[in-house]
Amino acid sequence: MDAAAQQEKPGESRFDAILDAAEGVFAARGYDGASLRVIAERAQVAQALIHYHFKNKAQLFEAMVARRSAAINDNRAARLEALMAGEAAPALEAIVDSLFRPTIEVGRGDGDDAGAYARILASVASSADARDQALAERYYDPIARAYIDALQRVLPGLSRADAVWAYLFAIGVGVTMMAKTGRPRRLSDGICDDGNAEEMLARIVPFVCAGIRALA
Amino acid sequence: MDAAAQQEKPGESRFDAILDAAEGVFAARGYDGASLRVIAERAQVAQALIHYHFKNKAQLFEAMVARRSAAINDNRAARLEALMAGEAAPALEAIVDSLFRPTIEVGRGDGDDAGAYARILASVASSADARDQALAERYYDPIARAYIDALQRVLPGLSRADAVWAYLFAIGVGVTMMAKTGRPRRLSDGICDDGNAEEMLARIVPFVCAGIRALA
DNA sequence: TCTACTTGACTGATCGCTCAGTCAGCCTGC
DNA sequence: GCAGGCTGACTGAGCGATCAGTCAAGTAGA
Repeated sequence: MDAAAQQEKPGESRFDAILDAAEGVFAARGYDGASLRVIAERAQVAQALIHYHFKNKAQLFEAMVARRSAAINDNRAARLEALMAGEAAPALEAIVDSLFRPTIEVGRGDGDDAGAYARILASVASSADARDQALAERYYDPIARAYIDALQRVLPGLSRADAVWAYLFAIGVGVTMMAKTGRPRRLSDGICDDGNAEEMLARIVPFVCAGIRALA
Repeated sequence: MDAAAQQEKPGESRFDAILDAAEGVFAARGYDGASLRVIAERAQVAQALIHYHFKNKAQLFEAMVARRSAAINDNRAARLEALMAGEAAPALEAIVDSLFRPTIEVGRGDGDDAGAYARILASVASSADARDQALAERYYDPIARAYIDALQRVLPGLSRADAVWAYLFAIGVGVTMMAKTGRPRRLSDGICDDGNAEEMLARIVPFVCAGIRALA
C-alpha cells in the first residue's frame, strides 16, 4: 500500500518511470542542467539503473524524445491521412488543427508537467547544436515533409519554398505557445492563460491559416 | 601586433570581450552547458577575471542579455515611436517590420555567430524556469506592452486579449526563425535558407500581419 | 521434488573529471 | 606608493560513468 502510494504511477515499469522522470527534469533544467542523480531520485531508482537501461545520458534523452514523438506523430499522421484520403481537398483549418491538436492531447498532460515535453521540443527546435538537429531530423522531419506536401495540395498556388516557410512559421508559433511559460498571463494582467490549451488553439489556428494563405 | 592579431576585436575592452565570448558559448551550449573556463578561453582572459567583473555565472548571463536587449529594444522603441508619432495610424506591416528588423540588425551579426543571441532568446522565451522568466519580464515585457498597445491602436477591432495573443504568436515565429538552425535548408532540399535574414523577413512580415488581422 | 546453474533487474560505492567560485599576490599607470 | 586590473593556484561540490556484487525468478538435470 505505502509502496504503491509512493510510486507516481503504480503498475508502470521502472523503465517507463525513468523516462517519465527524465521528461520532467530535462524540461525543467535543460539537457546539461538535468542530472542523472535527480532523475533517478524522482523515478525512485538507483542512479546506476539508468545506465543499465540506457547506455548514457544522451541515449536516455533520445529515448525520451523517441517515445513522445512517436505518440504525437503517429497521431498526426493518422489524422492527416484521414483528411487527405477523400476526393475533395480538406479545409486548411482542418490540416492545421491536426498539426497542433496531438501535441496537446498526447504531448501535454493536465498535471503539473503540462508543457514539459513542449519545452523540450522548443529547445530542440531552436538549437543549432548537432545533437539536437539530428534528433529533429530523425523524429520530426518525416512528418514535416508530409505536412508541407499537404499544404501544397490544399493551396495549389503555394510554391514549395513558401510551403516550407509556412510550415516552419506554424511550428514556431505552436512550439513556443505550448511551452506554458506563464508569460501570456503576465503580459495580459491575467486575461490570457496559456494553461488553457483549447482557448489558445482557437486563436492559433485562424492566425496560422491566415498567415499561410497570405503566402500563397 | 601579434597580441592585437590574436584578439578577436582589437581595441575592445576585456569586459566586452568576456560578454562577446559569453554570448557565443551560452548560445552554443545553453546556460548549464556553457562553462566559464571555455568563455574565459575564448575571450583570452583568465577565468578569475570573469568573477572580477561579474559576481557569478548568473550575473554574467544577465549582463549579456541586458546589453543585447537594450540595443535591440532601444532600436525597436525608436522605430515604434516614429511610426506612432503621426496623426494617421501607420500600416500594420510597418509595425511588425519594426519589431523584427532590429533583431537582425543588432541581434544578429553576419559572421559565424549569426543567430547566437536569437538562440539564447529562444531558450529564455520558451522556458518556464524562474530565472528565465524574470529576465523576460525585466528586459522584454516593457517593449512587449508598447507593441500590444500599438496593435490595438492600428486595429481598433482587436481586443486586449487578442492583441496579447497576436504579439506572442508573432514573437514565437520570429524567435524560432532567427535562431539559424539550418532546418529550413534541410527540409526544403536547399531552396530555403535561414541564413538570409532579408529573404526570411519578406515572408515573416506578411505571414504575421495576415495572422493578426485574422484575430481582429 | 530437490539441487545446481543461469539470467536479468537492480544497487551502493566509488572512480576520474569538470565545475563555479575564492584568494593572496603580482603588475602597471598615475 | 597605491589603487585597480588582473592572474595562477587552489577548493569543495557535483557530475557521468563504471563495477563488483545482490537477489529473485526461471531452467535443467537427476
